[in-house]
Amino acid sequence: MKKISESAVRRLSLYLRFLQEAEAAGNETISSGELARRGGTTSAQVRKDLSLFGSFGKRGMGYSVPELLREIRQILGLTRPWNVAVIGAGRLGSALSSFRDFEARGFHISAVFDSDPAKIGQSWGGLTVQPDEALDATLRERRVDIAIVAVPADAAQGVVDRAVAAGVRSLLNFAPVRLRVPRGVTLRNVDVTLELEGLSFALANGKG
Amino acid sequence: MKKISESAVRRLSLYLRFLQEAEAAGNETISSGELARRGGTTSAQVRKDLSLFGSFGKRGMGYSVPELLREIRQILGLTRPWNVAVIGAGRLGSALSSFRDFEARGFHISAVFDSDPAKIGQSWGGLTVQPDEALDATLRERRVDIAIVAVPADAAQGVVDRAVAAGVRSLLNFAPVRLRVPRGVTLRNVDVTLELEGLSFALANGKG
DNA sequence: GTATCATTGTGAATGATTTCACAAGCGATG
DNA sequence: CATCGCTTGTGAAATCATTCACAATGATAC
Repeated sequence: MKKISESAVRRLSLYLRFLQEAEAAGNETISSGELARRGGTTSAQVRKDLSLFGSFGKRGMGYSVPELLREIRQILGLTRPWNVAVIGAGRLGSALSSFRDFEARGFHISAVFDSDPAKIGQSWGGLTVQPDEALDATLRERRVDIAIVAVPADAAQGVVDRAVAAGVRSLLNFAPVRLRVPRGVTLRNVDVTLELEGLSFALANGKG
Repeated sequence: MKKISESAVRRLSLYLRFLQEAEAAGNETISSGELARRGGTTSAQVRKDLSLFGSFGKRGMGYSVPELLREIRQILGLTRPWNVAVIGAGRLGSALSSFRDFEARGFHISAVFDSDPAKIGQSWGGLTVQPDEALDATLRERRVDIAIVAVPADAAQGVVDRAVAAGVRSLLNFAPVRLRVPRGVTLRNVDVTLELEGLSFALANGKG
């Protein structure tokens, strides 16, 4: 299969959201133009993105909402739930653990960890904060697919190494550091400082 | 001036971080190769990025750490502090408001808002949660440059419109919706669900 | 059943970004 | 002061992503 760019995957994820909205609104079909309008892109872009995976539309009619929903869920691997662990139960970790939305989208939070004795044993909506020492065994036992890293920057590489050793192949890092992962492991970063600096650049350069 | 791509700005922000590390380690100079190694890119990329703004290096020697720090801070508009408001004092908003790191990087949090009467008046590290009704006046009075949107998806467009009307020209949105802003206003999105779906895609397609 | 309209799917063209490759510059060495 | 080793800055080339443009096709109207 062709190489799929990260931005194309991001857009598919957006289209999925628009399709869910269209479904909720009771629409039977949707055109590439409408998806483009909502996503701030062009209809040609939408069609190219979808054509990377197949021909899902009907000429003259657009795309069947339920059918395209099914296809995109399939493409994105959202046909089954994934097990997610949150590592770090500080304010950010706690905020992420309590997002009810993740569950609805197929990301099941199956464990939360922290190294602070004061936090261990606390229970948040059915989840008990586990000690750092339980990390390796629990990640394995619960077959955690995705680890969310919400620990301080200087602890991040350590927990990532342990998570990878415990079989985790996808990580979402919130610590403001560049982490190293071996080939075969996917790492994405959410770096709020970086985003703020991007906004600063725009402000300082009158870009808009 | 040439058009600067968003990815180039992201990388500059990263280089800034590496330079701060190098400074803390007492290094006088740093080469494009070293910056590239830390950033997971190539030395040519680093030099191209910097060359968009000038010639800061010495051939044979690399870049002076303090000088390049100064230049990049200048480019990114980090020579003066920006006023930031956090809109939404739920778990995420509270986590963001309490990040001590922002202050150190020149992003001064000057106000926090919420519409929940139970939260209004609560004080977090010197900041008092203000009612929704105070939003417009306070954003203006405190000359807020950047608004961080941490409200539920269905409230997001509303607060964005009000913030823009109150003179805010840069926004960082955490709500999982596509927001509209007028020309001249910069919007960046942090969408955790989108990132998780990207990881799901990688897992499902064995991309690693 | 033919004409009409809307919309897809996709090669070709364009535009943007990254990588290559190398001349030129700087400091250190003898 | 000539040479050497290292590293920058930058056109040219290569790669990657987006947009254009249009033939092909399904639905609908008459």
